[in-house]
Amino acid sequence: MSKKNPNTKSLEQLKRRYYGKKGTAKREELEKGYEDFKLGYMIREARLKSGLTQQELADKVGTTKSYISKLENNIKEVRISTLKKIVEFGLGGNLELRINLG
Amino acid sequence: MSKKNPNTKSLEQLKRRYYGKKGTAKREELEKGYEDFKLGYMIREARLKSGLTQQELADKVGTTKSYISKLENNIKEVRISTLKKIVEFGLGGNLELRINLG
DNA sequence: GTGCATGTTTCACTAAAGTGCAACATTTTG
DNA sequence: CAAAATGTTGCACTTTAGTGAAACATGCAC
Repeated sequence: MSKKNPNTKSLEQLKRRYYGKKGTAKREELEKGYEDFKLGYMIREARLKSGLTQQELADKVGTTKSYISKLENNIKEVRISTLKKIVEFGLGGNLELRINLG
Repeated sequence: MSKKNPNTKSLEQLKRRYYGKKGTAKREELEKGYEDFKLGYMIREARLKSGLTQQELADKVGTTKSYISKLENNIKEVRISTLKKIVEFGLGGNLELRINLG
């Protein structure tokens, strides 16, 4: 039986795997709320919460796991239309975008 | 004396100039809240609220008025980092971005 | 250990954002 | 009206997101 259900792992487990356990620099950077929003972390977290693998997400959006990996690791910038596509088609969510003026 | 202060015009005046008066299709599209967020409109509105010309905004961000114009008229897509740069450096505001999962 | 699923990295390619400038149109001001 | 400011459009060019596939690394299950 192929491991189809990543939800058998808790989100906490997965986060530890990607970012280390609580207290480490990388993990703190994740938790503090993405002020300078590292978009890659946001995408990865949203994907993990949805219980999808990079491959599954890629399929839904019509791209490849290699591309998703690059986004999550902040190797490539993402266009807004692409991010919207990923969030809506891939994760069934929606993207909120607001310009706050000082 | 060069016309340095576009704030002598009300936002309402400027919106009418760009989008027509209330009731027209284009203006309604603007007002209804950008559900499918036409980013160009958002950028233009933010710029107008800040009382900047395309030239002034371009200078602050380090680009050209021609580029700003293309963005506002949805001729070019924007990369998120670029939008952030425009909002923060150009308009002194901040960009809010959230992924809402279903 | 082996095998499988998942994720990362590299390579090459192509589509489009981003840049710069110039010409033109429009609006505003005198 | 003319002149200046503002905004639009077109062109050529550089950079990079986006695409595709393959090789490699890592983690997990047996």
